[in-house]
Amino acid sequence: MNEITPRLRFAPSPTGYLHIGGLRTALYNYLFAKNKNGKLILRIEDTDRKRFVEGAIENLIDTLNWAGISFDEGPDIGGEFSPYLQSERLGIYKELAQKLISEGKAYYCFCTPERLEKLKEEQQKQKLPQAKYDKYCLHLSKTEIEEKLNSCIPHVIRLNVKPDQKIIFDDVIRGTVEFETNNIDDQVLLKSDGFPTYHLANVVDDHLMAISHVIRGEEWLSSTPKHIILYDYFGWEKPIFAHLPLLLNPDKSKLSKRQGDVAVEDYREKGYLKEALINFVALLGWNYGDDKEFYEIDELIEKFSLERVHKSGAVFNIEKLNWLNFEHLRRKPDTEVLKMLRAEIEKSEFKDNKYSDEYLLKVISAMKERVSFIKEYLSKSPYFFHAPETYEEQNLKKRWKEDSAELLNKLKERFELLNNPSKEDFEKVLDEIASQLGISKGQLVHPLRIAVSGVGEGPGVYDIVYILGKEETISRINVALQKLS
RNA sequence: GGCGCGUUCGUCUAGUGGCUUAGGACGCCGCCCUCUCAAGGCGGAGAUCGCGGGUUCGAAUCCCGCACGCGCUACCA
Repeated sequence: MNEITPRLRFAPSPTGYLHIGGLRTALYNYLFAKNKNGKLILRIEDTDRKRFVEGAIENLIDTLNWAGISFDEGPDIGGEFSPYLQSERLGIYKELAQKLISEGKAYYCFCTPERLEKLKEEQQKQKLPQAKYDKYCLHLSKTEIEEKLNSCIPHVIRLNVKPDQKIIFDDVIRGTVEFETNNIDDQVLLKSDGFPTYHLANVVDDHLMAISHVIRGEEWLSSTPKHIILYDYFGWEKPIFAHLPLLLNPDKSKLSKRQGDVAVEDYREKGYLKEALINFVALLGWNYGDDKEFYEIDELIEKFSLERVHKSGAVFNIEKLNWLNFEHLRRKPDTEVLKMLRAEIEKSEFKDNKYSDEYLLKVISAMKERVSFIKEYLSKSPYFFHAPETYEEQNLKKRWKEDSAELLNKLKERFELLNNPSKEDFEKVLDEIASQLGISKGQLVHPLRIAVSGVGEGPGVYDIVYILGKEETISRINVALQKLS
């Protein structure tokens, strides 16, 4: 059918935020579509009015945009198969459900929730292998149905599943999967509020929107036979199915809230790069077959294939994500890091301070290999943004000796003679003093580091001092001398 | 309970009958580099490939059974 241009879709329901598992599903659809020169459609499955969340759709689209997953059709961009909001397609579902009824492939059901509840209880008590609707309303007479319909008794439309048949279908990832219709319930297709259930709406829209490949989470595998039945009842060609392995919590259950962050926006807020998140999530369930782990989106598109998607679930391991964030961040050009750093400063206590681009660029080159997140420029090297107010206790104990103040004072005096010093100039001065006094460089370096940064770790001291500049360095030494003598 | 899917180092994974003393990565540990911390280099610990049977000269790789895990079992998606 659509072998020339595959049509893919990502069809989330607007429950408030984009789940990290949803991001991966969207990504795989995107990668597949791009790889095959196909189209990607965004469809919103807002058929559950009870779960409707204000602003969820906007949020979903915003997050997808942030992640760089772009669509060819969707509620915000329109397209040939509009509308892309299921809540705006109610008439279509109703009409098709009625068509099924007229052909005996579906039927009205007037059973109350109470009767359904009771039925379930009884079936459980009898230890029946599976709890299913008993098709009670299938056997209502025409006049009974008319009567109930006319007196506006709440009703649903159910799928009429024929017993004793086998439903067999191929899944790109799992191979041939087989179900027996005896294990399939007469699923509700149209709810009493006139909204369709997922099963009806999904099948109808996938067909009407000419979707060629359905790539979705494994949680849908069990209900795929219902969808197959629907395709067959309608006489429609079936799409190709691919059920993705689940993303798991550390305890191997389906990735969920409670056990950590599952919303993409949480990671975004924490400062994760979209490149890192995409890279990470792509590798959770897919691998090209080699040892490569660092990917940019273009290469992912080029190499992705469904055939190499795994069958088993993958635990979401934050350590590796952090590493990938570091790897992606360090590869960014300094000018881009500068922009991000400026944005971070704006949000921080240093927002009123003025730093030149030249200065910040020096900070970036000094700290680049030491930070995994932009905000760490501020948290790991605050001394580049303001003078230290306190000095790390532990470090002081270890590195601040009896003679430190005196040595530091000597160093300061020599620094004062310097004119527009380079990093090497600072180093030379320190070298000279050390050899003149016959002491190790460490005896000067460590106190200097403490005085100037307040902490015991960071870039080379000469780098710090050079970046800070002569005036600031001397002023910090003075303060330290005062406080520590 | 029923049905379905899955099972290689802690985690992500390579592996599709011999090239495997099961490879890589993250994390962990050690050494080197070094003014510190990183980065980098080198090395280490870590998987009897869920278990038990087969098939085969030979199995992580093929077949069967079992166990365990997960998913589904809603007028939720």
